[in-house]
Amino acid sequence: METTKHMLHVAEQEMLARMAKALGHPTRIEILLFLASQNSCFFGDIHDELPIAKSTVSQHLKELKDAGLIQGEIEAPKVRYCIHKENWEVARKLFSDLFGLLEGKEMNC
Amino acid sequence: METTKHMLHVAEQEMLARMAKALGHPTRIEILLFLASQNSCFFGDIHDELPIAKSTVSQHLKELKDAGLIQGEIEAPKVRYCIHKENWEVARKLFSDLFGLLEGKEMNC
DNA sequence: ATTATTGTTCGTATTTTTGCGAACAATAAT
DNA sequence: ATTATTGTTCGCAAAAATACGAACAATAAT
Repeated sequence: METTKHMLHVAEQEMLARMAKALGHPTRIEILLFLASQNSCFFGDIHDELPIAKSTVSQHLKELKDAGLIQGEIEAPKVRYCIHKENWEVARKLFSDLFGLLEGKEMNC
Repeated sequence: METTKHMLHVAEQEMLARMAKALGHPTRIEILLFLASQNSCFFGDIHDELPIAKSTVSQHLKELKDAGLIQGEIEAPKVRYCIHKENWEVARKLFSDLFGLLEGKEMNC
């Protein structure tokens, strides 16, 4: 029996959907791009970049954190956020696997 | 001036968010994986794979189509769906660029 | 012409998401 | 002790997403 290269299991499919969902908002994409460009930064820095209420920023950060894409640590009285490097790699692989599925395939439409 | 490798413009950020949002549901991930494994198939085949009402399947397909990830053509009285290869490559690149942002970067947290 | 097959669209209900300001909590500074 | 700074959480409202069955449209088959 020949195993396929990708074979996304159900748990992986769900994590993929979970992460994709977190990425599915322009503001959150913007936050991630900003974090990636900064390595790390405080909540206030992120808030300053965005034209929305701080409570809303906090919510978006919470979603990204719950999806595992970022992490935040208290550095009182501030909070330092940054991309969660390990999970970032996990995400990278999941999306790479997904979009690699058509690698060298013939589509008849 | 040195341009960065990635530099996701606003329009690209929005497309990325749009596509990610479409990917952000387990059922739609399942549909895409199925389509990728089949090259193409009819609506009924997709519906048979899923434990949900056909109207719901139709909705999910519409979202994937609106996001540009799949295409559907009438082959009366059936409808043949398949992954939209060009846009699939676009998506592949967008996600690859996003997750490649940390390439060789030092994170201080 | 009727009937069967195949999907989409409509109407509706429920849940989730998004966004805001106010209130709150925790620490730092005075 | 008070006050200032920094973010989170709460409560609410509006919008969007999810899901279903019924009704519909379009073609195929009889």
